Amino acid sequence: MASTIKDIAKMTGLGLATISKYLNGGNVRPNNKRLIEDAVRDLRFVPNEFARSLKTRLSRTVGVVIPELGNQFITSIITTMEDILRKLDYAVIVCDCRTDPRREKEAVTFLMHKRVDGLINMPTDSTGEHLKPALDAGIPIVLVDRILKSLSGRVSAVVVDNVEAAEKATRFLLESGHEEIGLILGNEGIYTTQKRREGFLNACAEFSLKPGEEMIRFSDYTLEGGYAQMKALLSLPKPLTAVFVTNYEMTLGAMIALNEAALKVPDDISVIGFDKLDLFGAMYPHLTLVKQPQNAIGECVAKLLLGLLSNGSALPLHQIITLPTQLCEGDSVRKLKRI
Amino acid sequence: MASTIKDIAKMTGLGLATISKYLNGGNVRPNNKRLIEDAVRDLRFVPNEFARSLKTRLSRTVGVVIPELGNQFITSIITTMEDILRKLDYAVIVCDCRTDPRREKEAVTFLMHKRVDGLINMPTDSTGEHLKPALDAGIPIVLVDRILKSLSGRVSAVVVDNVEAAEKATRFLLESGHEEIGLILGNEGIYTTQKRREGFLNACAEFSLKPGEEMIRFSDYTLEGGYAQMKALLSLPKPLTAVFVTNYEMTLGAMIALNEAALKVPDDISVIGFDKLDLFGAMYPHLTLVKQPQNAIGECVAKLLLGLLSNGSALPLHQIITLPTQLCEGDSVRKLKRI
DNA sequence: CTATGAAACGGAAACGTTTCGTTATGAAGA
DNA sequence: TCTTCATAACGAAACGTTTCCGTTTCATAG
Repeated sequence: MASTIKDIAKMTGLGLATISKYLNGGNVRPNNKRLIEDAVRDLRFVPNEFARSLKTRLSRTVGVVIPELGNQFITSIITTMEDILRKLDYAVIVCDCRTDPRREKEAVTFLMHKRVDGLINMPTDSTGEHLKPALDAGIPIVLVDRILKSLSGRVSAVVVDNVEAAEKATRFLLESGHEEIGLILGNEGIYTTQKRREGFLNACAEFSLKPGEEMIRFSDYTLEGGYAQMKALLSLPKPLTAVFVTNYEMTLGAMIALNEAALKVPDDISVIGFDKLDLFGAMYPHLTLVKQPQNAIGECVAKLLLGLLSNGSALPLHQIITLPTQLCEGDSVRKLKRI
Repeated sequence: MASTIKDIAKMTGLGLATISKYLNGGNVRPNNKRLIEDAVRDLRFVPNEFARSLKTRLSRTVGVVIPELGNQFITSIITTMEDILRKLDYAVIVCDCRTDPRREKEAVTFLMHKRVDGLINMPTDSTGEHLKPALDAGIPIVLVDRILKSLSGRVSAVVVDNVEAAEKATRFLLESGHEEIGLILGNEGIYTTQKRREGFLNACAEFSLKPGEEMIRFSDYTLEGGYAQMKALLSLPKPLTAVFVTNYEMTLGAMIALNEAALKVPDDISVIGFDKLDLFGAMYPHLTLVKQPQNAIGECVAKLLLGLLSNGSALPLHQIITLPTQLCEGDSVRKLKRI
């Protein structure tokens, strides 16, 4: 049977309160400090987190709800967060909701039952309904990558400047003389999808271009989706000269579709992809890419949540942090005209 | 303030024990059942897991220690496991140890402090030292993908038949007439690496071939590693006619290196890769692949652990489950001779 | 030496369950 | 109507912490 604080009390002759106090960083007389430390070592004492949580109402656990674990962007963020949180003794419970709002809601309920201290969510349900119960319960929430208008001011968030990212990429294509540009987006309702579409359209408008609806394809941020939409784009009557794909997995899928169609990049078609510079940057031809600061995002999310968790009962100061992206030039975009 | 079982007692006039019993699936009189259900609904009662855990000494939480979250094979297994476990109300705490034995040991300690009911581990430390404390504490352990000899009989495990997988792949190359075959393996000490090497050598021996040490490259199961080792193989004085790469990420890396070297598959060099049929299978040329049953592995691990968790204090019947792999033929292997 | 006050100490009451051992209930059989 | 007996209900004692708040300790000043 594991030893308890009572065993330490018995062994040292001290009171429970004193020992508890010391274990939580309080001051005790040097002599007692030594006594306690010895006893802890001899008895291999490990505090019972259950009892501690029961009293403090804190689990030192945070829940993470994501649409999909098998996604490079997401796992890289989780890895960074988990690292920071675990160092501060927070456990991370990951719930993959498979991009299904019903499952997402279930995940939030589940995590509330597990009494997580905080919640990190890359939301699937863009209404934000799923988070209401957590909000009502006063659980601090940090959104990642996507903002929910309906929760404005009540949650923190870390996103990238999607509009600007898409503008930069599209502008780069336009300035290179491309006018028939395909766009492969993620799921229609989702924040990043909308923002990236917006940026794309902004840039087009700057060049007095109004791309047809058939050039703008919604997909689902998966390899298969990118593959299918690239195929669809290739079967349009009017051939494209360029395509902009808006996440890593879809970029892979699109590249596969281009390979299958025996189209050469950039000779037959120009491509701008997304994320994972190490992979695409190494490919031949080096892809021109929009790069998101994945580590910074993870770090930011973790710090933000830790801030909310530690500020106790004070009014939570929710903030939205927008990080910049970078357009990394490769040689997958053909210059149709001198700039 | 959240309501407790006491509030329900007050509202229904029943005793604590009766309510607790009912909530845990016990029988109560139909009339009382109705009373309790009504009260639970009205008071929005949610059992306090802290108190429950304190009494039962069970957290309904399992820990998962892995070498690397950003790895397709691993995340696909975790997704499957998490799904099954969460349905049964088990939370999954994921710890990424970055293929670092020190961090791995820390992760096990951390999870023990969090008092997980069980442990799932894809071990980095091949001595198994890191799991000893958990073993001593009587925490059920299931290993994934890798077996630790030193823990034989004390833990369960789910692996694939790595020797056979490598034999099949290598034999396929040999039967196609290849004799200069490169092999790209993972980290040297690791179980799968050793087994896949063994299978490779077995097949070579069948054909009375003794590949030089320089043809067998150890790496680290990452894209960068596969890329670097493919480069190294290409710079050997004697050119290869084929290469066998033994995981997904390294296969990607190797393909990039081949692209960069402007080598055509299978004309200039034949390739057999690993995993992720959807991606490589769709690529042109379709890669010939060793496919591991990732879903089955995840399912098996979850079921095995659940079995250990539910058999209570009975002697744990540890088993090692070996699942078969499949060689999926594409057109990345050139026939140098008629079979 | 005593008075003083800050710092350390410790007893006891929570926190919200589960469970043990006992008692109450009520339907069936005598 | 009275036993009998299986079943359900119950009171109280845990589980191992933290914390409130009254008490003790002890260094320093007087």
